[in-house]
Amino acid sequence: MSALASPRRMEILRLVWDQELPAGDIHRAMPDVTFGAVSLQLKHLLEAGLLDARTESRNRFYRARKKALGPMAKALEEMWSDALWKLKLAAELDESRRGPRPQRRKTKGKQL
Amino acid sequence: MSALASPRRMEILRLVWDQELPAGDIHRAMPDVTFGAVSLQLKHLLEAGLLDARTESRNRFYRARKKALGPMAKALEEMWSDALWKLKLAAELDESRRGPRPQRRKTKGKQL
DNA sequence: CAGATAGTTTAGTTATAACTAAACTATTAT
DNA sequence: ATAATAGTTTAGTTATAACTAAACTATCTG
Repeated sequence: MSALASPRRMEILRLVWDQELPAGDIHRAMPDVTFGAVSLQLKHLLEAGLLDARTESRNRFYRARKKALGPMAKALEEMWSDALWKLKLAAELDESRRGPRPQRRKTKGKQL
Repeated sequence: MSALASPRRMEILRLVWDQELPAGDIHRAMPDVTFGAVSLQLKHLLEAGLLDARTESRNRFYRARKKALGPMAKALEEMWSDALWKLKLAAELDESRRGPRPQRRKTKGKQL
């Protein structure tokens, strides 16, 4: 339950609800945080058993484990398809998004 | 949604799910925190629209507003009646309960 | 009225969650 | 082998949520 606590993790869960996505795509969908931050949240969800992960070459694909959510799965789907809830969630996300917009670091092999 | 985030608030919500209870009874059910802490959480839930409150003489009665939870209401009920989920929630609550056990201050009108 | 009971509120503390920056591993391409 | 891409991890910071102690309001009781 408490893995569903943060709007950020809900956003992720929703992205991979009915499609598998690589971590990079998930990050691209939330450019207000660093890649590292997203990776940590993915780990959190994974450890809570709410995601499945699969590695393919350089990519790591994530997908929601709806079964693990039990009765919550249906509730979430209904909420997401409900206009009123859409507004509520949008507001919550918006609240969690204040401050400057960081970019992905230009990782170089050996840089000071 | 985010008002459901903490196991503490879930515990409260569950207590007043199908019965109205005065703040004092709710506090008595969670003696590991002060009365003030409970009052603040009640306020939180109230402001999120998840509780109804009614004052009668010295008591303030609280009750869950199931309608406000939409599809979540059913999901919560199902979870609570499910043995597996019971264990999960118990574990979460237990985790949030470490440290010393404070008591309600012996409030005296004018004490130093 | 004084004192007890029921609850809220404020101000300050503490615990925890979320995040950043940078180092790191692994894979692929040149 | 070098460099780029994809992702993770660590260590430290910052923001936020939860809590405590005490002051406070209000109602009831003698």
